[in-house]
Amino acid sequence: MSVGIRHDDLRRRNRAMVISAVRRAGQPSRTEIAATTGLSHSTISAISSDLIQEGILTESKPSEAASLKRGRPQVGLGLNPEATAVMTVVLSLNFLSVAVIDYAGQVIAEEQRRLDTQTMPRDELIGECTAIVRRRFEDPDLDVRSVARIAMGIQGITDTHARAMLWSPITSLTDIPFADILEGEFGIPATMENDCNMMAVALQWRDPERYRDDFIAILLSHGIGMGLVLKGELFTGTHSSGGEFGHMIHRPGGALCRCGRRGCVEAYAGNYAIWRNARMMSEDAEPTDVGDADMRALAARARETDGPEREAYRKAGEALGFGLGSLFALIDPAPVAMVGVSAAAFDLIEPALREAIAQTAGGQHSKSISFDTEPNELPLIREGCAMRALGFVDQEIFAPGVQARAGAGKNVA
Amino acid sequence: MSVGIRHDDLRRRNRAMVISAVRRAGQPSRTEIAATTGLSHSTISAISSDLIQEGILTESKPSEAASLKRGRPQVGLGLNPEATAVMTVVLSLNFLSVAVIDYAGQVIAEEQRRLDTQTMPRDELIGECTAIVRRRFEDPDLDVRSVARIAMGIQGITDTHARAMLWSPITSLTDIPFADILEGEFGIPATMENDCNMMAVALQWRDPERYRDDFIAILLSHGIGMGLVLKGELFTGTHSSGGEFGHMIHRPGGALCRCGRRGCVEAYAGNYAIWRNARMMSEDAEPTDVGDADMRALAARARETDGPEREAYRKAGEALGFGLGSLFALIDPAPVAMVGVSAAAFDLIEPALREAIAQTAGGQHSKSISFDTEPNELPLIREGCAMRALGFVDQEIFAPGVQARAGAGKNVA
DNA sequence: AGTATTTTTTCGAGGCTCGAAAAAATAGAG
DNA sequence: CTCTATTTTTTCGAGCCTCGAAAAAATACT
Repeated sequence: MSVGIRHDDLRRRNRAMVISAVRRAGQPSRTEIAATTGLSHSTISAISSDLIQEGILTESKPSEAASLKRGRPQVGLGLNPEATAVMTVVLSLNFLSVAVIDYAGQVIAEEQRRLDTQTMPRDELIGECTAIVRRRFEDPDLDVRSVARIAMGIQGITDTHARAMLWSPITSLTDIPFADILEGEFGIPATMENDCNMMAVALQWRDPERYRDDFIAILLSHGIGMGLVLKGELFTGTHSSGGEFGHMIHRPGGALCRCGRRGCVEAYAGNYAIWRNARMMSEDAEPTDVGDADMRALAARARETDGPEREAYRKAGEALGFGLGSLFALIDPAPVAMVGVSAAAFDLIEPALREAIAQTAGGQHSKSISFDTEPNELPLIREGCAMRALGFVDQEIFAPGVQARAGAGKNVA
Repeated sequence: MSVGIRHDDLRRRNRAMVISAVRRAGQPSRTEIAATTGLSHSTISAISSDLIQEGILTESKPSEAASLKRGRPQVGLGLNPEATAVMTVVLSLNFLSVAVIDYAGQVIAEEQRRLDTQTMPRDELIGECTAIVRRRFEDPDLDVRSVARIAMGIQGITDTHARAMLWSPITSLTDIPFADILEGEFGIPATMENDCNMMAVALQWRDPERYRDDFIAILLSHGIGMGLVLKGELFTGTHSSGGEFGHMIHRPGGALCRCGRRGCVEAYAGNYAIWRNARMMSEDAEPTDVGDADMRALAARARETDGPEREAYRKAGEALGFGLGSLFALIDPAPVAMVGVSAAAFDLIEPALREAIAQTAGGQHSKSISFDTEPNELPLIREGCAMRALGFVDQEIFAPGVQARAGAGKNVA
């Protein structure tokens, strides 16, 4: 059962609250923070003075438009970029990229690299990942000790504890404990995150107005994935990660899915499925990789003439619609962001999708459901990993922070 | 965003923690509470002394087996039954029942009543509900002022805020704001709860070992409903309540469902659907009410001979299996309790159900998923309502408790 | 009757937040 | 150019709350 609140938890939580308020708001004044957190001015003053002394926050004098007002001008508080840094590692099909991000969220170094993930043996794949990270650590321009955490993102299934990649479409390898590997190699905490979850995290930061409490990010790419945010928090299953939205059953016994089962949503809406249908191949045809350029060409053809290509997208829309409908039968409708190559063809998908949703229990609100599209998933995944890692750092800097508040026994003027 | 923790919240939360520890454990000693909550002995001592003075808890001297140990015997703490009471109102098909439950959870009065819910006009239905509650209030044996809260349970859809019945299979009436009606009539807080959710709540109390953090309660009755507990908390959608599990699409364009759509799980697994298939009626045949006795007879016949009856249960199992499979694609597998008349025929349903699950993404763990059955849903719903209401009371008694802790400035010996 | 053992209470110390008041920093008025 | 109004931030004392240690209480064993 949940545990009682100790006296010292109080400060810790309120410190966290202040940090998160600053991260969200950008350059809030102490007064603003007091307003959003509901804590008193005195408390905010005390906490932020601590955080500044510890080098976590910095004061940034002029907030420009402040000069319009009468009284004492507000002092903006910002995250100190030098407080610490995090590293992101994103492994996608034939592509590996790392970035170093300072505490304020700015990219300060990056490296990208092509490699053949599909044929690479286990040791080599792991070796490439650790090597690219090591190169960042050995960068003379970078203060190595300042990197506090690594977040790695990958397409596929990860375990709930964000420790290992269990399965991924980009390689035939399974069960690689990347988090443990990176931690062992570099001695700093690491997590292994699912790509769609990171897309959702990134959307929450990009547009907090729209993507706040409940929303869905769906990856329309070779495979179909989903990141789900409920009540403002990433929702992962109880055991493994990443709602396996793409493998909900659309038609029992239906088309062959990459996962080996039949009738999954993905077997109708994944790139390979759309390709298969557009080429009028059998639904049992072995899934093949289709390049992004080919998919774009396919979409163009579907827009031009009402042939099998258009029908393929219609089928994809139908499958996605029934999947979403089933989802909306369990959780209520929420805004949806479509991400990935096929999101660029969402105009072809949407009509059938909406029609399908309207036939389901979630359909009552089908009109009110709104869709966004974002054709490029990689930047989102990187951003999500960065924010994820920074979020962890926020939570960890204040935890030992209570002890770390050495010296400064009393606030000195 | 979430709000900072004030200093006085601390006591309030820890009081709540103590109360909930006592409600869960039955007769825990102060030492036990300290262990489960993680708070210090001094704190528990102070809080429980407050709670006893306020009449919320009582000391109950001998804990019997305690005499085996050496030192000072433990003093059990229990909920004071007289602290307050709650009332439950359960409205089901042609049946209305109320009960008064003391703070310790014992039923101290009840009344049940048959009525024709299906044809009853709106005013009359509401009138019957308020009248039966009023009769309890007018009971001379009962201290009226002690009833602190009403929880009403109903089959069907309720709004997220637990205020109104939006739709129910037991009546053609819709959108009855029962919570507001009861509050207006009797001046005490009331909520309108969904039956399946209450079943889940009750299971959590009946068998906390098995039904702790994540589990599912499925109602197999005329309709199909679901109550879902995730991370120890009732999971309701974001807008309306009660995952509409029964109306997930099993076969697009398939059998006619009571809801008017086609292919829902319920259109294969609801009592009327099983009946329809067993009688080899059309899948488009209008849903009809089937009595419990008829359903039991049908199950008996299905067990005897391998005819259309057995096939009907097989189809029900298949639909439920695919529904559960889709569910398990989103949240990971969890124990399932089957409740309601058809749960008594679960032996007929289970084989096809497991086979279907095995074909879905959740199927990897299909072997490990375990099912319980409970043919009688009404007692569960009543129990759930009672615990729900008491839970609210627990949360409300401590909130004003901080102010209400009048007099007793210091702990007196 | 005395000792060991376990539970519960008491007591002082240390922290934290709060409200009120003071201090700081600026724009506008005369 | 000085004074006043206004707004933000800090300071200070008060009031709670939790904690650890020690004391008190209550029983079983010797």
